[in-house]
Amino acid sequence: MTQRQDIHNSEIPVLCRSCDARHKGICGALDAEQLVRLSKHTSKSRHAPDTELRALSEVQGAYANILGGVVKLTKLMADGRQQIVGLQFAPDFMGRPFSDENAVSMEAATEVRLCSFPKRVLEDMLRESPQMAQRLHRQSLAELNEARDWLLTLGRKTAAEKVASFILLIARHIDPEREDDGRPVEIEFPLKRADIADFLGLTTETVSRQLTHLRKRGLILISDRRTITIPDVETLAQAAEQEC
Amino acid sequence: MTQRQDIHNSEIPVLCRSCDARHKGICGALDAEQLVRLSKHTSKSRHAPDTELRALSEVQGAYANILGGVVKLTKLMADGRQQIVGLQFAPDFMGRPFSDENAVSMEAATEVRLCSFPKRVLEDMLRESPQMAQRLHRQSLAELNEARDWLLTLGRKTAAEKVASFILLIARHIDPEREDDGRPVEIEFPLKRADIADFLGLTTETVSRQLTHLRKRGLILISDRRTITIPDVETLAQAAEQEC
DNA sequence: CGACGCCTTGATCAACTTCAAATTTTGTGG
DNA sequence: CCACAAAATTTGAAGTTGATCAAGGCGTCG
Repeated sequence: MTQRQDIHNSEIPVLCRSCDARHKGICGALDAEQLVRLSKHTSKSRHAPDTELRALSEVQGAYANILGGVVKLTKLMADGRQQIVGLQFAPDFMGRPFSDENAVSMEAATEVRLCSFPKRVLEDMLRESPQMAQRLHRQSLAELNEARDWLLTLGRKTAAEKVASFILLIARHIDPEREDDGRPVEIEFPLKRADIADFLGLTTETVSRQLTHLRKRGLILISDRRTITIPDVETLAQAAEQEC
Repeated sequence: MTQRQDIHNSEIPVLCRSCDARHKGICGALDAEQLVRLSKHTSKSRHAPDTELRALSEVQGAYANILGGVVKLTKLMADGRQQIVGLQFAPDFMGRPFSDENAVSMEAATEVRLCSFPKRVLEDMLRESPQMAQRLHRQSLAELNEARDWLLTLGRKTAAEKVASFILLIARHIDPEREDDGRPVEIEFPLKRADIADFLGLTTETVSRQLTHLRKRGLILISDRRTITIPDVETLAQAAEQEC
């Protein structure tokens, strides 16, 4: 009955078949043979929310692709003040081949699924595939763009604008393909209030207040604490750029 | 009298002989032959403070190395609020080969000297020199680290801590080699108060007040408006991390 | 059910902004 | 070199925003 016809596709490791990283992530630069080679050393893992993921890269000496979930990159001051300096979504790559890590800690925001490989194997592959290296560079530049966008948000926006900006950021990341057709968008926050506050440089109280404020203005609907609906993205985008 | 002995060195273009970019910048990845080839198309230029440098990359279709001076990367909101999202020093590279630019404008903070080349020439060179590409990637990662450090500063530090952090940032960049030997450091601000405010997400008034506050606490001496001395870097570093 | 974590709401307070004005610096032309 | 105008910086007083402190509600998991 089932015949082996799709020889070409059958060369792709089972692990990778349904993986986003093979298309949009760094593995997109690899051919079937390389994928097979890499996949021989990969392992998948699951991590509960609020788990520190640094152990992964330092102890295990590994890099990883994010298969699902959201990872927060945080910085901590001596006295406990904390700032989230970045969020990573599937199929982002985690780690910095050939380069010193920065002092950020990586923590699962939601449940996180990873596909990780030993540093050596990936670095070898990077040396032979300039394309893969270029993808990595592209991701770094995208992260730099996001960080700089966020500098404007933290430095110059009001609390209300910050919260609106955050909602839009999440909306964009959860469904990057989606074009704005004017219809409502429902999104689920990958972060709890305290995390949102750490991301926006605010307190949880202020985040909460601004969310209810946006709700009362009709800019968002709050179904569940984690689930909100944006009736009109354009209007919210205006609120994110300038308070009325 | 003067004999031609140093054949090896004489192959290096005059333009490049004293250029920092040949050592610490991206040109460090090139051999003499490549330097010659690239230098055939390069041109040096000077730009007065507060000059927009974007014209350079878009109109002229060029990339550039910074030979001297400081460039500020800024973002502007519709209503005029502004945020400096990065500073670049010699011998940083300006531009983004093979990748879309981000919406930042580049402006000379001090007088700026540039060494610029047509996009095509540099991109060709990048394709043949993975080493050069890697240097570029390294610079991107360094910029990402700086942006993230700054996110913590903007999001979580007090005005006094922000100003102290800024002073330390400048001190580090003006003389990266220098180790902290406990002796006083004199630095010259490449930015005026309004720029510092735009960098720190504050107002000029607050910057001014915090500077005098730091002076009264003995953490800095203000000789000229642009020139200050740090008696003890370590003490200032403490003030940048936690207010006492 | 009860305890805990998470979120919301209210009242007060401090930090930073805003507005206003004085002061210093810089540039320009006579 | 001086006078004057424009720009940059400093200083002061009043006003706002968001933080802090405090309490209560909601939902989940044992």
